[in-house]
Amino acid sequence: MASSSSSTTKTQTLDSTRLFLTALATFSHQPNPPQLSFPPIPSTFPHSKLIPKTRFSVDAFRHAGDHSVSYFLSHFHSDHYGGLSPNWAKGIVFCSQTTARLLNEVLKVSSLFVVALPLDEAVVIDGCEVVLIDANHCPGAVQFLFKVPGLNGKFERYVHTGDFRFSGLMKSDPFLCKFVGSDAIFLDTTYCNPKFVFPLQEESVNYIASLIETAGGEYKSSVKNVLFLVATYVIGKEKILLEIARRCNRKVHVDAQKMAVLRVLGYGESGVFTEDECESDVHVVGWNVLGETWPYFRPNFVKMKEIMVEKGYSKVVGFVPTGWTYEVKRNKFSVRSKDSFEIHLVPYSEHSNYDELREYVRFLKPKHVIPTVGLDVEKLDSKHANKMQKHFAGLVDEMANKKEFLRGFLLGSTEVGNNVENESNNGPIEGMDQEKEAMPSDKDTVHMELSSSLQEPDPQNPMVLNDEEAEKIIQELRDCLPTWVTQEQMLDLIGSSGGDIVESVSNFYERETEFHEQVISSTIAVSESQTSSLCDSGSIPKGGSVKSSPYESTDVPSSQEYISLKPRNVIKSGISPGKRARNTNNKVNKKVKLNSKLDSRGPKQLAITKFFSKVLPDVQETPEIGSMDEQNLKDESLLHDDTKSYRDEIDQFLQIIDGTESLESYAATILRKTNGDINEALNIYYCNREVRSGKNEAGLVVDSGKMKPTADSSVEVSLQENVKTTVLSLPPEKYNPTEDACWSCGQRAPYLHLARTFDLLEDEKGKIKATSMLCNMFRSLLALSPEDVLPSVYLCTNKIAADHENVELNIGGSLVTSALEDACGTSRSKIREMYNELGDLGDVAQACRQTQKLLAPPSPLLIKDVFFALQKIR
DNA sequence: GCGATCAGCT
DNA sequence: CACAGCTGATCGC
Repeated sequence: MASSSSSTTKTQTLDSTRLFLTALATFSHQPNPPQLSFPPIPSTFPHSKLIPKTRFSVDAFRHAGDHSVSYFLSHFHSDHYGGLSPNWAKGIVFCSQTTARLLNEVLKVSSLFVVALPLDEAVVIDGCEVVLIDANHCPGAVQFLFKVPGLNGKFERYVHTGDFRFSGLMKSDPFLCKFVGSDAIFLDTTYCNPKFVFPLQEESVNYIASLIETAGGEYKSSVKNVLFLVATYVIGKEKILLEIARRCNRKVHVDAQKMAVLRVLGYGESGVFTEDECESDVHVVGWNVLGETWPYFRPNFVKMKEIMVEKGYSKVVGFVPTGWTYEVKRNKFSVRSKDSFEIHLVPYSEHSNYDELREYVRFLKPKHVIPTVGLDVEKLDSKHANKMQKHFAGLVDEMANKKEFLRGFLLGSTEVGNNVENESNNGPIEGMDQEKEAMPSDKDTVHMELSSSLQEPDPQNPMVLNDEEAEKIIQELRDCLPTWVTQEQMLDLIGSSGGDIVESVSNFYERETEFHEQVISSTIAVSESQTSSLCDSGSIPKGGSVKSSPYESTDVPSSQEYISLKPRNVIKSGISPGKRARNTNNKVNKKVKLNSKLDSRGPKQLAITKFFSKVLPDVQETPEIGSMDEQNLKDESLLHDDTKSYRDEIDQFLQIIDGTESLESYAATILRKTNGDINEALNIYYCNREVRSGKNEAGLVVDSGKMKPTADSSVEVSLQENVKTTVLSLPPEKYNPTEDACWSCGQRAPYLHLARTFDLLEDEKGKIKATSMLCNMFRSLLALSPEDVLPSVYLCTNKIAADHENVELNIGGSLVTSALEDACGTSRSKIREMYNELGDLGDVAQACRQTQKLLAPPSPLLIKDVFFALQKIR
């Protein structure tokens, strides 16, 4: 292990093997063990914790072994340092100064094995440059920036975020800026789902501090009145305490154990914290003292009373700074209270939210995103990781990936795709890529493919291919191109590339990319002119909506503010804050439930499929809700008998959701649905209540059966009856392209045809099934309106939203509006007017249909219209 | 018998 | 679904 000294003179250069051997010798009082070579890294090693082409692992102490002595720890939380213990002697732990102190003093890890690295300073470890930058998580938490020597003097760059909360300041970090376009980013995907809604930390801190200020006034130790309890864990969320102390001008009481940790963190002498209970009425308590937080919050008023009595107060106000909260109400965070006890659930997250994650990825434009948090990241990574990665489709460096994809093709591998792991053998350290189950013929294959695909075609005579060759090439192309590409198109590609497969695929993706980029850029231009604020989750919408929001006791912005920054509410600009708020209330969670992916294009576009699925009968959208509603109405009389056994669950459910008897039958219905499983029921409830609550301003859940105008539902029913929406999912042999299509031969194909397919695809997980549906879709087009095939292909290939790749058309608001004009036969100004009134395009469409006494579906948009409209906005 | 891991609880 | 972490039971070398 030669420690290659870097070209820079000043940088500290470390050799973990040498460090380790020295430490081990001291630790075990033995002469240096003869450790000359490392065994291969086990194939079971989670790749989300391994930096490619190195023996560096991050937060992977449970997986420690002989294969490495270089371990990195991002921060001091047990789920990350798990595996470390006082006897740790398996390698060197690199971490921040603060984390190092915590390891030594709290976890009692021998300092021999801990190497503290400075922040914002490059060091070279085993030939790789490493920089630690702040992660905005807990004290001492860092992100690691790795620069790994690669081929021909180039470096591969990797960002490992550890746990982090994105901050706009990161964009101007000089070290991080050098990692734009990294090979991969290992991302803290804890809240990588739009359903987790939480505000800026400042807002939450503000909320708490304001409440203490107003409710508690200045603290005087003589008057024991209101006791404030703040739930925290060992490390983390200190900012809240510091801010309370600063804003409310008082100390914060902590127990000796917490104080010890705080001293390590350097807050010991700050005067902010005290171990003397009498010095403060703000006391820090353990995480679950005020109630259990998972899977949903259940207050523990009994415990609160004990504490109140014990400490001699007459009222207790508790704060639980939870990672997120389901219930972000109009103007305040969720409060539970009983007698003289109050518990405020304050969303306070030290992880990035969905928008922040996307913003970070958008900023870094890495070639790959590797989720580090989530179910099974360690095991079945591909499935989960893919799902996560889709959230960042369009933000990653697609072009680089395509090149890599092509390179993989060139090398004869069809699965290069998202594989970041070592594919070649050229890292600074030898023998690193045993990870893939040894494929002895691997290298041979590479050379063979190289020669066959590059040298075989005769440049003079490109088109002379016998059938067998042609068939072979088409088959290979089929493997490389998306499934919807027709044989004809493939022949076309082959023809224009002189029979060169690589060229064909390359051309294909270049064209696609070009098309995609043009569409995207024009769409952005269109929607930016219509939108007040994009992307920046921290910004406040212009137009004074903060001030005019019905905000009461504190100056924390309404929860609407951060919800309203989410997509969907983009089309309007001159919309009043009230409308805006209501719209968000009604729609955001619906979107979340239906497909979280909708967000992922950012707040720039609407998906036309969604638009259609709202206008058209909507069979798949909310099957659970639909059927529940029916049941709820029909089975009203059965309710009491049927649900007796769930009596307790219903009560508990109602208590948890803060509900009244009016919700009882709904609760019963959900619980019956879930066989009494409260967790599941709550999940359903929280996912759906915004949908169900319809126009209800207060956000209360009311039986939607009673809310919906009857006319509305009857329209839906009648439409549902006379439209066969699922024929496309028939197996290919049963689907009749001419008879099962929704239009007839010679006519131009309606967009409805695509929209239905997209809708079906949305819920279809099986690839084969999905392919067959698309196939059916194209068969009808080919049979009835061949001229619509090409536009359809383009409409299908346009990448729209994460999880909707090649599935959903994503276009700007103005196009949707024109679509509406066509579909509803009304004017743009009328639509705008109605939009302002109703707050949602879907509602507008509904209304249009009602004013037209719509008995038939709206006149379908034709595929060509959509396609041309799309071209127009280029 | 020990440490690592897990279920359950706070 | 997945904010942290402790404890005691269980697994496994």
